[in-house]
Amino acid sequence: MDSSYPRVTITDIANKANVSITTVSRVLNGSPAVSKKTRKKVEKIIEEMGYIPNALARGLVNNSSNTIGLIVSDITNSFFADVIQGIENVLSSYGISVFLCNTGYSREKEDMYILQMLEKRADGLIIFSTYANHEDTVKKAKDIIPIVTVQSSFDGVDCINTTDEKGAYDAVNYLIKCGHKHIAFLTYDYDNTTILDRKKGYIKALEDNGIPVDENLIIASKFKPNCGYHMTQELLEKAPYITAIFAYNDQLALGVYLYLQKKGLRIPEDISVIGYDNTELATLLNPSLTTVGQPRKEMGISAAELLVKRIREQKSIIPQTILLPTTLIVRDSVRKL
Amino acid sequence: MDSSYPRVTITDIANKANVSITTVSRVLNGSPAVSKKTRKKVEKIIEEMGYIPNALARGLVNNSSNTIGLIVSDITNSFFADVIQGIENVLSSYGISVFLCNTGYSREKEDMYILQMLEKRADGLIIFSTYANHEDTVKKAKDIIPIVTVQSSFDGVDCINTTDEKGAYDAVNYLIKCGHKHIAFLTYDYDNTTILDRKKGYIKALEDNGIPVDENLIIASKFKPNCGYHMTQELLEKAPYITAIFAYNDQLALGVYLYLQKKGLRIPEDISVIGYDNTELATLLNPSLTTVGQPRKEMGISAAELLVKRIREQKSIIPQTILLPTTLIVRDSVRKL
DNA sequence: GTGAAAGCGCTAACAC
DNA sequence: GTGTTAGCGCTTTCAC
Repeated sequence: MDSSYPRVTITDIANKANVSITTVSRVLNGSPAVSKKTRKKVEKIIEEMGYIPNALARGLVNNSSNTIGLIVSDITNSFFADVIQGIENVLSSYGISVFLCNTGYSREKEDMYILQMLEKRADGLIIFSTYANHEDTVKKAKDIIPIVTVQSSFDGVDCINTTDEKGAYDAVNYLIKCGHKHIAFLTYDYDNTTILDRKKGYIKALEDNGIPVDENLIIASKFKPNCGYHMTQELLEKAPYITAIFAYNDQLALGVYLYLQKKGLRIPEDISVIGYDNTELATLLNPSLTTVGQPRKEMGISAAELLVKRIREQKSIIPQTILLPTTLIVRDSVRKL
Repeated sequence: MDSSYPRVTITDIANKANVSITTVSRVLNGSPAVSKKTRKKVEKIIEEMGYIPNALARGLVNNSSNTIGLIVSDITNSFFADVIQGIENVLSSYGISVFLCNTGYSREKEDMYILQMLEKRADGLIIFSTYANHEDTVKKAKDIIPIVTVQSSFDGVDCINTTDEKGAYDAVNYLIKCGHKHIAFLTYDYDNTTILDRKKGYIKALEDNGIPVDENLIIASKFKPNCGYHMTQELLEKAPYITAIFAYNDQLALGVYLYLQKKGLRIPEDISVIGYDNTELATLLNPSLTTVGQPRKEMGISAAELLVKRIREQKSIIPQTILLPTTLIVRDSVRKL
């Protein structure tokens, strides 16, 4: 337990400097109410003795740990990694430390972590949860500390999101403008706002263009390795007449590529493909993948900025949702008919 | 500052339960010296009042925060992400929280974070530093708390690494066994053990097979977007006769692919390619990339396990280096001559 | 089996 | 300008 921190305290400094601990504390906190001379003397001793302030003690009296918890479902996901980078950037500039809580999509672990953060007296929480609405624990936490959500929505909680419906709409609309009529949608089978929004966008684009929605063209499955591949297989068995595929994300689009290549179908000559997320993958694929991009780092920045604001403000303000724009990034995977 | 935690304390529990705070503390810590009856009563009230222990106060008296700092140069790098996942898995099972410290390859930020971790009374540190030997701050920290390094080496600090020299050796040796003689090495221009080790392996494989080392075939550059592409260009201008390229990592190998494809050169018919790291990319490329893999998650697990061990042991034990094995993963990017 | 009291390292009234 | 003191929430002797 005791990891042996045989450390110098302000008392030691005070003794050696022949001042009171208050004075040392004042020096440490840059209070103006210290004479230049005393300050110099104390600073010198602090330096000499290698004093390191104890944030635990500080946090205890200040009732603030200068720390926030970051709850993420999968740190391995490059989308998250970019957002996290944005968050980290902002927070480190405020001197706020970040607890990394990787839930691995496990609800129990998410609950465990939220509780842990509460115990560690985190000043706030940023949550990305791919699965939706585990209300209970979050509900408890949000009455205690500010929470900002990214790409998920909880009642009464601030949220940073992207215009996902519009992103999907733009993609599908672009396909339609290119002359495609039989457009499939490969997606995941979860009850999550992001997933729902993209589907809405897909359907709306079709409807707005007078194209009937064909349920056969919507393939939804659970997360699985390589599932884009299998979905494409299923799709082509059901509906070989499609000319374009809109994939929920670039990862799925990759599976589409792999299956089509295997089958000797060419992209975009035989089938056009659009992905979502503008991951590194999109530029790497051959042909390069047309996709929908989000400002990932900015999402992180916004989330962090908003959280800091909430921590500094008093509580009970109206929660807001900040929607960041998506952009259709046209590359080489779509053919004009 | 004060992020308003108007929280229930053990004193509140004690009052309500008509016991002393000592008893509440005992219940909380599962001490056997509490009667079953009292325990039940106290637990009930703890539950009712929604008591959440204050880890700050606990840490202050226990002189241990149950927290470690994770210093990483780039969280966006998928290699790191996998290792971090391993770390997180182990540590969360011990109930240890992890501070995420992303340095963005900045030395100042690394120093800042190490200091911050010392202030927060982290019980230990895991450091991945791509750049080498920032001794001063680390040196200071290692006298205070245990440190485990991943893929970097500091004097007197435990280290988890992979057999990089052997990994590179195996790759190049494989190329030679496939009949290649003019083998280029694309690498980075930094003074880092990993980079050095892979280069050593490249050279040793050539020498062991009686092939003279041709400095023209070694291209080294700083990190840059797309630098694999430019390195290949430079290489082919200097030495168009090469038949194989060994890239420092898969990322660089991707650049090789892109340039060769652009030039109409086929892989592996015209030029064979081997990467390093076995990233997702390797399977995605066409042809799939032969590469050298490391047990990334296991690296994280080992690092975390070792750190926990060091934290629980007393100090001043002999630092060890754990070398995890690399494996050549043969795919389709190498041709037998 | 239970409690009183000291103290972890620090900040913040409040006095001088 | 500086110091005294109380107290943040908890664990831990030491009594009883």
